[in-house]
Amino acid sequence: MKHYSAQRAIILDVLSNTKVHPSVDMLYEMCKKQNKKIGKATIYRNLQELVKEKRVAKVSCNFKEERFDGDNSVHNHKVCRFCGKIEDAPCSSKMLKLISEEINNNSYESVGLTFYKTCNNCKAKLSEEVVKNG
Amino acid sequence: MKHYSAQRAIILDVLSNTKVHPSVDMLYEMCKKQNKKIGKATIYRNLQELVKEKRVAKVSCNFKEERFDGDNSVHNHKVCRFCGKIEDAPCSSKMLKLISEEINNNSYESVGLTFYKTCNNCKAKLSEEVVKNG
DNA sequence: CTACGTGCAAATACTTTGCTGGATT
DNA sequence: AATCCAGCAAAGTATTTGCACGTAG
Repeated sequence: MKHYSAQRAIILDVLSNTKVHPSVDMLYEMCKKQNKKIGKATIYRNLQELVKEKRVAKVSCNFKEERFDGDNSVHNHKVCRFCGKIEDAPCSSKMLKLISEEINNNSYESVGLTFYKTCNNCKAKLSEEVVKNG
Repeated sequence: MKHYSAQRAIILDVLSNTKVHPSVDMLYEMCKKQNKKIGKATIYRNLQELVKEKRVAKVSCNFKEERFDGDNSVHNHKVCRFCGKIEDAPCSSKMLKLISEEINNNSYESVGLTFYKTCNNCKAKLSEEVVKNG
């Protein structure tokens, strides 16, 4: 049984092979680099579907553009407030258990636990600016 | 000592007296209802400042518009994926403790724990639609 | 031949910015 | 008089939608 259109398969493939939690634009560029031509509208439309069928997760990141994750299992993220770099954050089994309990007890549909920080790159940049601008 | 401009004070006041975690538009309407005239750009600009000084928190909600919370203490939210209704979610002290530990151990700057669901209103509407459209 | 899904471009939605003028000190 | 901040409108960015075409079944 064939589920996915060619374009949707490309998107899924790119998403499965990256850890950067890309935005639509990032996905667009990543596809281009692989010589897979695809329009942005297509990416938008397919992501909507993929999120609906829980094959892909939106990352709760409070960033200007939406960010997506090919891994829709329960796990945490850390997000740089400045550049938007997103990484998975380790999660103790205790915490996972508590979260799962919450989900089950309240029939929540999904969860996002996100830690916000300033990544090292941005920290360096910010202190440079202080030096320059006083 | 007077910290806040008149407009900023209005925004803070409205935010402190609501539980709806309003968007900029909602704030705009709420101010109007109180006969406090204020431009949207002003709301945007002041909220930026208030978030920077951690007097107000952005809610991690994956919703189209940003949503704001006058309470910036660590607590959870539940968000309806359809209408965007946001409420505080109860949080066990165990969970709070684990989250605080994470924050301290990794010097995170803030945290958002959000549960996504379909609120009862939207559930009702959605099943009506199924009846109508088959 | 039909149905579906793509890609472009236009439209919409959300947010930021430039500028002028009024208020505050 | 100088500074700060508000409000409007214009610009900018992100996302959605309409439509015509191509392709797969």
